[in-house]
Amino acid sequence: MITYIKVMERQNSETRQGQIKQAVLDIIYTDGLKNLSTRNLAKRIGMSEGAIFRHFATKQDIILAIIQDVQTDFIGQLRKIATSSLEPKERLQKFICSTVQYLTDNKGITMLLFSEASHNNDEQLKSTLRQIFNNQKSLVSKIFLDGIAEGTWDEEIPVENLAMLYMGIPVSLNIELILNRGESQNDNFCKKMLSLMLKLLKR
Amino acid sequence: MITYIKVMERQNSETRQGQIKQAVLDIIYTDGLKNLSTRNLAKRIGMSEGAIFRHFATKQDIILAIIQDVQTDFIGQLRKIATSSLEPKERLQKFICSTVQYLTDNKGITMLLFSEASHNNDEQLKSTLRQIFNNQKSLVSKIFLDGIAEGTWDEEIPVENLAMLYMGIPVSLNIELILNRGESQNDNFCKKMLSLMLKLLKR
DNA sequence: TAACTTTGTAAGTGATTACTTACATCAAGG
DNA sequence: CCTTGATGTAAGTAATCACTTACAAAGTTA
Repeated sequence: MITYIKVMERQNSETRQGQIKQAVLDIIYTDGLKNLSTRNLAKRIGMSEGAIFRHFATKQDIILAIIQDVQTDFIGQLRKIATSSLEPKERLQKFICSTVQYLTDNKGITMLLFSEASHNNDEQLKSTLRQIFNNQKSLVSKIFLDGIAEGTWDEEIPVENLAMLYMGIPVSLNIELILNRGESQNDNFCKKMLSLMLKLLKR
Repeated sequence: MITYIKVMERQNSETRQGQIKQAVLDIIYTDGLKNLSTRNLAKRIGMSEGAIFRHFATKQDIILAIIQDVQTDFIGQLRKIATSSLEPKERLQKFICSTVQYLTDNKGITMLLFSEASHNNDEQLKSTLRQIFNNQKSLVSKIFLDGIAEGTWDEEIPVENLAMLYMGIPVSLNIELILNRGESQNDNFCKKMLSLMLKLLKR
């Protein structure tokens, strides 16, 4: 009988970086941020602690890389929706629903974002977080303004305030997800929020 | 010439507990959660690290005591407003404005709440956080329902969803406060949010 | 005043942290 | 085949963590 012993195979740095980032999110969601140590990280991937530092200079750099991924992937996706040629109402629906989808799919990320915001005084990190927050706000504002310019929505509505209120949707969804371990929230959630938004926008 | 050397005077445990809790919030706001160590805590108060453990069994117990203060003080205040005999519209205004006030006055607390929620798997802590969140939701729902029963507000509005949307207000205010170091937000903020809420509630 | 409890300190404790070092092994190119 | 650079490991490192211990001194009560 031949026994194959699985040994850690060599991978290029890009692949490893992806694995490490994914493991960070997994740990945060399953065990909480407190258990996000480089030791646990290495154990989760099945490599040595030293290997991690081959692919990232510091632990903080891993966090930064993840947050920059959010900036490109998530915000990029929202930008596409907001600047598409669809009707404003349809854009708004896609915008809200894909936000809700992203946040429920990537529960670890959102905990990471808000916790890092309060933990760190790292300015680079804070400024990226500010960008993510403000980009969402200005993209949703663009949709509101397009609908108002078109004449379908109320031009009296204070867009800035509405965008602020909108931002509460993803954020409080997060809180619920954290506190209720993701059990709540069916896929109707975004449609419910959409209908409230539409009532606010009605002339 | 006589020189008086100021030495740490003995205080009763209750006084010290108050000082310790206040110092925790100060540290969180000025230096971030990362620097909330028992060493820094002792230094900030001007006592020894050992003395802290005379008044609280563990560091976690300090956090718990603070969160329980929020439950009694903040939620207690909101409960008084929600169950008062004022008009629903007036209650809603007081409710939103005193929430905004509390959160801006106690910036350290809110960072603590949300960070602990994602950090810890401590069930006692999580359950208290859930209570704080759900109490706010059900108290604001009560105001909505009273206004609907009275006939002033739209009975078609889905109260549960509206309460969820409402919860976004304090939560996203927090994010702004964290990211912008409390520079934004004048005292009109709650009135702006109130007027959006009122449009949603209009028949 | 004597006995006892409470509040304080200084100097530890072992555990854990992010990160480093010395060295092995693998893949690729000349 | 041999060199070279990238990727891996085991076993460290000093620093920091929450918390303890042994003891002193102050306050209280008898």
